[in-house]
Amino acid sequence: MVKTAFRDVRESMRRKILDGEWAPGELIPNEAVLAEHFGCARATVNRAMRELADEGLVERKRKAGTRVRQTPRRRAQFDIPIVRREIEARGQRYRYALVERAVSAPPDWLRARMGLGPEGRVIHVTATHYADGNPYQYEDRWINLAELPAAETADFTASGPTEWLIATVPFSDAEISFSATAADAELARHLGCAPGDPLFLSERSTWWQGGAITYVRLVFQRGHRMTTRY
Amino acid sequence: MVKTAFRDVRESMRRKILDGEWAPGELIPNEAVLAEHFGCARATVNRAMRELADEGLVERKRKAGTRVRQTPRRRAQFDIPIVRREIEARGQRYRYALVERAVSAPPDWLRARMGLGPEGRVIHVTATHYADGNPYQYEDRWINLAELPAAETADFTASGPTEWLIATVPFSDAEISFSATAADAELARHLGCAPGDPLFLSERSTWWQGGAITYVRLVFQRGHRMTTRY
DNA sequence: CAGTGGTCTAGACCACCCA
DNA sequence: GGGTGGTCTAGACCACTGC
Repeated sequence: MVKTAFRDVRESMRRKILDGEWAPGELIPNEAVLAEHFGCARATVNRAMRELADEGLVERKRKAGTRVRQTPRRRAQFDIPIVRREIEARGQRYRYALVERAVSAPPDWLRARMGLGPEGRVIHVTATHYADGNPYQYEDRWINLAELPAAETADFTASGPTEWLIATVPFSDAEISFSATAADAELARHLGCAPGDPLFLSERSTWWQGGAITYVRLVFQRGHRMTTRY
Repeated sequence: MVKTAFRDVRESMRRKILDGEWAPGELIPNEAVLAEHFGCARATVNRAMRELADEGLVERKRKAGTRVRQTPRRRAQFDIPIVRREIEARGQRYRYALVERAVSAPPDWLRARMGLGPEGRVIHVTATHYADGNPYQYEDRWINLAELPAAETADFTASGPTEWLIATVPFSDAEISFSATAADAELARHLGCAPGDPLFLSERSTWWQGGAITYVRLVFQRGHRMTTRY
């Protein structure tokens, strides 16, 4: 086993908080005192406490000391899956089908969204992702050719733009949002649902080294749920 | 300024990865070498590297060393807001209105969802949250009276069950999920939208010390978006 | 001003796990 | 078996900030 002193200390402190021994708002003994209490070095207490602070359970300030948060911060964390892996991880067969691909000038709403200038061209790719033969997700993607000229010659017939981007752009910042929309005629056709059906969707804008790379709208089959624990 | 050696080292390493100097899949020099390279202690490199690993940018294994991830793990993190604060943070006026409150035996679907036995009672509270006078969120909450008998005498007329729970239960584990649904007649009435409108919703089940505490369904006004960066 | 947390160091031990 | 990361320690310096 790896040494676990800091975990033990952390969990021990967590218990004191959860059990109310250290009440919300209360000042916790300082690191030196705790180190002696737990029979370890101050650095060990520091690491344990830092993790509790990262979690949002306590709040630390120099001189003022460490306090139990009145309201523990609540955060949820999601893994953003690649649709192929998401489907295959559930033991289903993945299939990809390109719907359309076109190069054009960016529409106004996209220029606003990605912060593009009036010049420039984008490639627009739409595709459907299937799980066991059933439509699972409809992808509507725009790629900024000014930043990624190679996208113009990329082949999106066999695999999707997501996988091409992942292989091409090593890493990126992104803004992601989730919402609900009603299926229009086109979505209904591609997803095999009824027009008007409520659909869960995810939108993502991605930047790399300050430049806008891509915007994608992923609409899921009706009934889709995104779940996590925290 | 606080000392920033580990941050400098971390960002320096991040750049090497983002710029491709350390390519995906590639083995990174070991900690001892890096410590010498950066002119710092190995512990400093270790902390920097550990944070990159937490981020999902690199993968570490004893003996095998540290590698740049082929596909950086993509994670999104959301703060789960308390609706009152969410609204007030946007400078809008918050108003709460209790719709109904009733004590009963748990319906079957709830028993399944929360893992409740056939015995026991639950309190069911529905309420609407308003921003600047407009319906913002409809809350449909169930609280397990076996775990939280005090809920039966709690007053939910002035403020919502969420705030009562936060003040009562110090901390908890939760499972949260997001999806889309169509407004039924009741939702349409409470949210002031049309029946059939696509609505974004969040569901959360909460446990405390192994016991199921509460299940809540929060349905947002149409057009709602949940956004984050990563 | 002085107490507290934030950080760094040099050294050490060892669990893990690939070769 | 041996190299690598994981962790701990004891000590140190200091930025920050409440008093």
